[in-house]
Amino acid sequence: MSPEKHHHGNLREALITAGIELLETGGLEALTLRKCAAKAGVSHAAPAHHFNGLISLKAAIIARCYRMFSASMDAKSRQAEASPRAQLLAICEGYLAFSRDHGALFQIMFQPKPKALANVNPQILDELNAESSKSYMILRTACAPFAPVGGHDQGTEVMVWALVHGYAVLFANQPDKETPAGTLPEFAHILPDLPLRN
Amino acid sequence: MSPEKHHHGNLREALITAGIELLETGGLEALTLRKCAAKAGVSHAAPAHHFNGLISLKAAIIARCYRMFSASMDAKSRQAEASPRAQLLAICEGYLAFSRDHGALFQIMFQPKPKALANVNPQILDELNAESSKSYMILRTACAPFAPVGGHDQGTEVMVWALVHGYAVLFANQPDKETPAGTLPEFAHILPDLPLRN
DNA sequence: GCTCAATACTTGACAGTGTCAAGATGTAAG
DNA sequence: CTTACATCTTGACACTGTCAAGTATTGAGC
Repeated sequence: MSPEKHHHGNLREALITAGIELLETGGLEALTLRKCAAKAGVSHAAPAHHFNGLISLKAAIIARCYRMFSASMDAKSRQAEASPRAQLLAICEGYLAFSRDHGALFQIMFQPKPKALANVNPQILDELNAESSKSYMILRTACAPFAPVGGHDQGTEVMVWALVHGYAVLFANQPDKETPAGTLPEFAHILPDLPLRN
Repeated sequence: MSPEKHHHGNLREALITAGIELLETGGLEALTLRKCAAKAGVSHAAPAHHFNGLISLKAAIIARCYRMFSASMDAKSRQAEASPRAQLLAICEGYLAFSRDHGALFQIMFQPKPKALANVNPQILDELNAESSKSYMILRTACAPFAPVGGHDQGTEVMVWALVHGYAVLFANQPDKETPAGTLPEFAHILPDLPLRN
C-alpha cells in the first residue's frame, strides 16, 4: 500500500503524467507507449503491467483530463456572478478555455474511441465514465434554471452542449483557423437568449 | 493525358477510392498507405509517386469526402420546401445524415490536422480548400435569409454551424452513445427560432 | 525502327510503433 | 531461508511510413 513499492515507486501515475506531457508538447500523435515508458525511466514493456495496452493508458489519461476539464469550468463559475445567464456563460467559457489551452487533451477526450474501448480494464473504464459524468453534471446544473428548449427535458443541455462543443472544435481548438470569411463572433454573442423556468 | 497511361491506369484515383473504402469498413485507424497500395494492386511504395506521403493522400481523400458531404446537404435541400426555415433544417439534416452514414469520413474531415498539412502538395491543398469552402457556402447560403445573430455579420452561420457540428460530433456520429441521461431531442427541436432579415 | 530520357513502379532496407513470451530482479510473507 | 508474487527487462514479431536504388514501361526525337 505504501507509495514506494518497487523499483520505481508509483509507475502508474508517472506514466499518465508522462502521457499528458507528451500530448501537451507534441500533440495527439506524440503519445506513444514507448515514449511514456522512456519518460518515466522504465523499459518499453513495463507499462503492460499497469495498463491493458495503449488503449487503457489512453483511457486513464482521459480520465485525468476530465478532472482538469471540470476544474476549468468550476474556476470560471466561481469568478462569475450568480445570475443563471452569467453562470451558464462562465461554464461555457471554462469549456472553451480548456479547449484553447489544452488542445491536444481536448482532442483525445472527444476523439471517437472505436470498439477498442471494450478491451480496457473495467476499473479504468468506470473511473473514466465517472469523471466524464461529473463534467456533464456541471453543464447540466448550469442549464437547470432555464426553461426546456423545444419542450424537451434534455433540450437545453443538449442545445448548449452542442453549441459550445461545436464552437470549441471548429474555432477555439484550432488556433490558426478563422471563420471562413471575416471575423469570429464571441461565444456570448451566439448563445441564444434562454428564458427562465416558469 | 490519356487515362490509361502506365501499368495500372490511374493509380491516383484508385488509391483515394481504396482509402475511402478502408475508412468506411475499418474506421479511422484502418487507413494505411500500405493497405491502400495493396487494395489498388501495387507495391507498398508506389503511392509515393502520386502523393507526398500519407498526409497528402489523406488530404486528397478529405477533398473527395467534402464533395460527398456537399452532395448530402444538396440532396436534402432539394427534397425540402423553399421556406428559409425548411431549407436551413434540410441543410442541417444533410450534415447530420453524412456524419451518421459516413462516420469515419466525417471524423477524418474534421480531425485536427497538425502542422503536417504544411508538407502536402499545394495543388492538393488548394483542391481541399476549394471543396471545403463549397461546403461552407451551402450552409452560409441557407443562413443568409435570417437576421444576423448577436448583431454580428457571421453570427448566424457561426451559431448554426457550431450547433449542428456539435450535435453531429457528440451524438449523430457515435451510434451507440446516447445523451448521458435520457433520450436525445431531435435536432429540429434545439435549433432556435431565427427571425428573418428586415 | 532506334535511342534515350522520363515516368511509373518494385524491391529492399531502416527506424519507429504496439504487443507478446520468457527471463531476471526485487518484495514480502511463511 | 524459501517460496510465491508483483514488477520490470530483454528480445522478438508484425506492422507502420519513408527513403534509396534498381527495373520496366512509355513516349518523343530522329
